[in-house]
Amino acid sequence: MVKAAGKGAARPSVWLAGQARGGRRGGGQPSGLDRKRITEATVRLLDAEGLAKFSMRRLAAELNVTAMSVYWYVDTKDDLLELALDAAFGELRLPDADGDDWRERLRALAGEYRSLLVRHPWLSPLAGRYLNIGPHARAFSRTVQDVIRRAGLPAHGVTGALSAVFQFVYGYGTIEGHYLARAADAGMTPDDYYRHAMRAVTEDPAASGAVEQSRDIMAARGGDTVSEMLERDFDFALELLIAGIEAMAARG
Amino acid sequence: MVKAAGKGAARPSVWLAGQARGGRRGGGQPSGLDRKRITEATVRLLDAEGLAKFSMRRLAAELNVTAMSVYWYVDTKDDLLELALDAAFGELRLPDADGDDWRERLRALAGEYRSLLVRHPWLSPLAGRYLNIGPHARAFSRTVQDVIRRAGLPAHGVTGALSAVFQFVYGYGTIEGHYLARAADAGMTPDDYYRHAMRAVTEDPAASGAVEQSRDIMAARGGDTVSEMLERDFDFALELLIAGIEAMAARG
DNA sequence: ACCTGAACACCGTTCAAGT
DNA sequence: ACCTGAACACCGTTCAAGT
Repeated sequence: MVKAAGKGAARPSVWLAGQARGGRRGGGQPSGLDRKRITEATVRLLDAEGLAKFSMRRLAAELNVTAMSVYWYVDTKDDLLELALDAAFGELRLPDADGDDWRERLRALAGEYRSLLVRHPWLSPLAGRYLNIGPHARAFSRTVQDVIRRAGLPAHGVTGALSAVFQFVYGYGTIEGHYLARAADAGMTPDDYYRHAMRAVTEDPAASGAVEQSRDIMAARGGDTVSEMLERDFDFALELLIAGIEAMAARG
Repeated sequence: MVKAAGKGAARPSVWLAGQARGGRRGGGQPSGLDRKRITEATVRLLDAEGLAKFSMRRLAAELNVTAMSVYWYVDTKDDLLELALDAAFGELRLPDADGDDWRERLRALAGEYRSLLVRHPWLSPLAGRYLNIGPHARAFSRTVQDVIRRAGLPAHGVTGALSAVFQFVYGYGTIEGHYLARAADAGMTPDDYYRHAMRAVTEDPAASGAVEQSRDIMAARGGDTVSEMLERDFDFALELLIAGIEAMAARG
């Protein structure tokens, strides 16, 4: 027996499949189903209940259809999640190719990406899990590259600089979205949740060591609210990255 | 009815639980089970088969025990994964508090974290999903803070700079580990897999637009192997971040 | 104190059958 | 062409029962 990767060597992405089976009119069918409607319902459910609770059966119920109808339009759950992922990237407002200088456009792009990740906390695990080469994701990455290229970096540095900026934004948006979702789940404001978590950590003997460190952070941050801290840290880090790009461009 | 977060408002972390039930000798029991052995088997299985395939039943089989025995030592699957997460952070070799200058220690820490994420691709989703406040994770974050504090940044910039650096490393290590795992699953070298993926994207009409952009990147990167590219981009980005920290420190 | 077996309420997906 | 129902091979977890 030849050692194979699982059974059937799954196709790496929906976007590399043959012509889609779905995508017809929508209304001709008894149920009015099509890929667009299914994808929209998926995004809605993911926003409302999160990735962990999403299931094909749950989605079918939402669409007033039997569990297996969806499979006429979509091969697997993975394919459907890839479609939802790219649909979310479609929400990004991309700045014009020309106009402001690259710094201003980079701030705009980073801000858009961050707020997308916060708005859809399920997006971050999906962006990590799949290839993310749908049309909207590609438009985004093309724009990002255009912007970075204007910064005057040496050619061999462009992809590295791009990584530095957007891996940061990705990571930051991920934990921020996660944190806010947790707070909302617990029925608290972000500030109440912060105080609550701090108290839990402080009171637990196993967590000693986290305490002094957190106190320092709090002191440094002053009496800000959580969202002020999040804003300030993000802005500072982004300016740091821009300063780093400038420094590397100057080195040549 | 009061609106509650699910049923029972799940405890936010194993590390905030009361005294652990497990952790006894290990050998007194018929099966020789304890938390340590269970956690080690979990890490082994996650390395071998990935997060998606991991299950409590699969783990029990590995330990030659019935599915439910594990629940004597661990409350839920989530708790167990948190234990595995912190165990992995225990593999990090943290540099001494004093010695080299902060730049050298930052490079060492970033390199350690990156290789940890690559070695254990399951770690990245878990680090995003849980609070990650186990003893080893806390030791890591304490060390990171010590290092950043030596860079001469204004107090309000320390946490932002910390985010910039370690969100970058996290994101970079995540996609790198993911990529290498995919290649290995497909039974290819990283270079073969790269060529294969490029060909798939190039041939697919839907992917037009990704092509020219990728060609540019390739051209800029020269005839490197994938691992040379990964190395170069990581190093460039890290130097960019260090330069950015220096610039922000100079601004005061 | 520790471990088992049966059971509950779920999954994603296949397949033969309906209209 | 589109949709359904039953079935398969799984899950995490509860619970009563064993030793």
